[in-house]
Amino acid sequence: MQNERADKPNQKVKRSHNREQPLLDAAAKLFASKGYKGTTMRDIGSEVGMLPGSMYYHFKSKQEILLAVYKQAVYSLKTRVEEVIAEQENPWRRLEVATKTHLEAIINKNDYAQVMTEIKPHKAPEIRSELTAMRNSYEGIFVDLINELPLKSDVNKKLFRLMLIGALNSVKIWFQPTDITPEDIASEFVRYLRQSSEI
Amino acid sequence: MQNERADKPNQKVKRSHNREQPLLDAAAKLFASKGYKGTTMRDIGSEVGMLPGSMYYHFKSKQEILLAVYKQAVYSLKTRVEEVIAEQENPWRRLEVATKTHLEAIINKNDYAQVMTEIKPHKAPEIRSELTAMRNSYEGIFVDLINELPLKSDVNKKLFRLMLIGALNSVKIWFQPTDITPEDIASEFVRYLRQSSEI
DNA sequence: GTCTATAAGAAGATAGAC
DNA sequence: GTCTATCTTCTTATAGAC
Repeated sequence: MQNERADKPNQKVKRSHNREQPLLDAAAKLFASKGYKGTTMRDIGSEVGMLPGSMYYHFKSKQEILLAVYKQAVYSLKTRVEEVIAEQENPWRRLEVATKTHLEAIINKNDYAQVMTEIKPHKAPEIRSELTAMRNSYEGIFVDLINELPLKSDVNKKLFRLMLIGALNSVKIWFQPTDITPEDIASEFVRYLRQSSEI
Repeated sequence: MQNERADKPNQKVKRSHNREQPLLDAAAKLFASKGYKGTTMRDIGSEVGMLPGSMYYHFKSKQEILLAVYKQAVYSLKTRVEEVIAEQENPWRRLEVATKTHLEAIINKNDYAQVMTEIKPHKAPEIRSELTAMRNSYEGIFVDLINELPLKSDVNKKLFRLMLIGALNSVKIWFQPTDITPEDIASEFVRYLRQSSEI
């Protein structure tokens, strides 16, 4: 597997292929663990063996990298959640699997999901509104799922959603894999909400 | 009000009094709004009209400032919450007023409370364990409050507490004063938990 | 596409005058 | 206690060779 194409023996493997994806992966990893401000362009470059100057061929600024990471995070998590809810009919079950999938993403090594949930838009003021719009586009899934539920008429749906999402996004702070599974947490959280709000 | 003491007319007002408290207030304000890494020593100094070099007379490093802010945040919020729960007998009511007080702190201009809930210990690795210990000391109040509750035997108390605190600390992200009051939010959150877990 | 080299500025922190 | 001046290091970003 030294060469992908025998007719170009002297060319490096993976020559002009996307170096952008590895860069974004490295950025996502570092943003997730050290924060946006706490990560330098040098950090990102050295993760993929590239010098700082070279990265500016691919992205014109650090903010643009964050934007690209966010975009990918929203796209892939949204897609994944939509897949799992499509397999369910019962509205409470749909909310539960969406919750479980969201939790799995932020708990299991999914750096992109962590960036989306942990790095708040105001950390990069110049692109703040774009980041916020992307977040809202993801949270829209939960708005829809909650609208489907058979709820008592006095339930405040917005508060319901924000309590759930707030609780979810704080899970990574304390989660220990030996304690409990994402599935257990999802079913408990949804049960709490269900038993006090279902018709 | 130009001089506090007429016998020392040439001395500046507020001469050698504590400049530390104004410095901490400025730091709390900036840490709360721009984050720890996003705030510079120069930012803090200029808030109180002091040049960067001068601050090192009062605090030997930026980390020490964060530590002092955290310490004051924990002390004052803990004291305040303990006061309000002491006035209540009913365990659910005690949890509710603690929740309300916590919410008021993070919503209403209390920069210290925001620093404690928003700046995660790992942002300052060298003092991480001290910050974590302080947080835990505060959250201990909620551990106790939840232990007092008459709960069904199958309720996971840790999950109960973390769901509540996670939801609380995320409130400041979306809260709009016209929507709803901290008191309303507290009573709703506690009601959700109560109706599905009370004996 | 990646390198070298470097600009241009900002950061935390210190030394010593006042 | 605060200022001036400065050290040292690190930052994002650019220019141009290869």
